[in-house]
Amino acid sequence: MPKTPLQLIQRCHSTPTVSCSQCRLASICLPISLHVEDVDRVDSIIQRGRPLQKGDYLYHAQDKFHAVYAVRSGTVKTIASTNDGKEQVTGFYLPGEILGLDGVATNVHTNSAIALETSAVCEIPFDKLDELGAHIPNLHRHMFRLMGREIGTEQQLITLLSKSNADERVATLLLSISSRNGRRNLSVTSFRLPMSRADLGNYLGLTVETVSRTLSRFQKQGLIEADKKEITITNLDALRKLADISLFDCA
Amino acid sequence: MPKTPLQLIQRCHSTPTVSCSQCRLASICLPISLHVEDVDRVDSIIQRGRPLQKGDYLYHAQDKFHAVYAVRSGTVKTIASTNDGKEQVTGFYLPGEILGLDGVATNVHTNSAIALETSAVCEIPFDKLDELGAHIPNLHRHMFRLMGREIGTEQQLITLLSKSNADERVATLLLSISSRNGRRNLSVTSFRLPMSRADLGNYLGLTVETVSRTLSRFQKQGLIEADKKEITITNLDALRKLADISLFDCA
DNA sequence: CGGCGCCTTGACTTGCATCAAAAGTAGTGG
DNA sequence: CCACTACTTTTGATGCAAGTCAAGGCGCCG
Repeated sequence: MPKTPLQLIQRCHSTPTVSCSQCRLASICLPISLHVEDVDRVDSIIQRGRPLQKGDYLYHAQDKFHAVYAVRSGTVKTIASTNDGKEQVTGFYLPGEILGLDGVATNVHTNSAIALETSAVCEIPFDKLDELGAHIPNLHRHMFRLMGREIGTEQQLITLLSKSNADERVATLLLSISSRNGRRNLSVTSFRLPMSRADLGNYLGLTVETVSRTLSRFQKQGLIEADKKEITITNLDALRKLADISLFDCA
Repeated sequence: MPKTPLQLIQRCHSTPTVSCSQCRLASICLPISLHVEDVDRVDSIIQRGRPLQKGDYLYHAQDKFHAVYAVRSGTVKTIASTNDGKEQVTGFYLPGEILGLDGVATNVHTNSAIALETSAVCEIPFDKLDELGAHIPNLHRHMFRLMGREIGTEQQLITLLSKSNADERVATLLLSISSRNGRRNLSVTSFRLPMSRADLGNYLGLTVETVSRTLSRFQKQGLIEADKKEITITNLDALRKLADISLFDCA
């Protein structure tokens, strides 16, 4: 069976030996403003572990915080548990994106991170990153920006949860995945949703049934084609009109 | 008419001349880990403006980001506007708390900040704070922690909006205000809600009517006494049981 | 082939929104 | 000081979007 371009790319990113300077995702994950030699210095502190299998934990809530993680391939979700046993999916992280910034405040992770499929991540020890910041002027700036982006993304989710109906929520999430694929030069109209309907609903504050119904309706209305997790957006403009865009554009 | 202790404290904090090392709120707003001389250096870059009147904007969305702000007295809310005209209240900031960290990511504020009552703030220029960080080892750490705390608070709000009913939301907010008052050594059982029912509902993803009804019911159930904005919690344990605590404890 | 997850679809219920109106409160100016 | 307006809060009546409960289908894997 021949490999699709997507699979080739993913295999490429999973290769544990590729350095930051050679990584196709560096423009997303690393600051553009770093000099070549600085990239190499960052590179030198990064640990590249073996891939995570679906369902594997990258870290658990209550674990001591010592590193942030860049997704190299696959997808990772983060979840927060309330003390009455409910779980909230707090984010989905695609290749090139950074997770683990919860925990900066208290030095303990408040979320757990779980691979949604076979995934590879780069581990970036936070204290070493901090030290390195003393010698690379833009690095602290970049880290602030990363955290700021997380804050912005979360505020958009808050607005979505607080003010939008099911249609707007689902449409917004589809467009978010779409545009984040675009940043990695993948198709914005045709992609695979890496998460289950249950995770999707959990993230969006909806039940599985509502997510399913909404997607079915979108399909009937000719906005998308959905075959299990494979999504094709057939009417991008209409979907954009449904979602309150401006949300998640740069997530 | 004699001044209540609360009024005296607030007057004290509004005094534009009080330095960080003399400020009662320093333990909340500044890192405990800073040395005395470092506090003075931070103090030297802080601008103290004249008080904001109710309704005054501290900054507008789209304003260039150049500073963060510490609330000295009063209360400030932040709001994000969606491009279809809706507004989302993204946070309430009480004395000692820091706002304005949106904007770090893009150097442009994404929220607007508005005084809910007569308020005084300290303006802390961000680039100077960043520079100072090169000489004060713990300062960057502290800034990371501040942003991390913001991320944590937002995740708790996300969980609240996504998983809780009206009772839990309102109860949680009351407890949040209560415990934040406690940090300032004010009463945890008796306080004034600085925001309108509309702002409260907006923040919690509820309508004004629902907030009002919920508070009325809490009162009938003997959980609180509510006289306009003056709230007295008469059954703290029951309220805690209603809310899923763990949320907002350290907000 | 059977069991187990995940997804979809239908029927019914419900918590909160919406609509409406009145009462309370604050602000303003004569 | 009161009259006037404008806003905020409360309370009631009604409707609806999404949740709940239930059943069946599909793909996957041992």
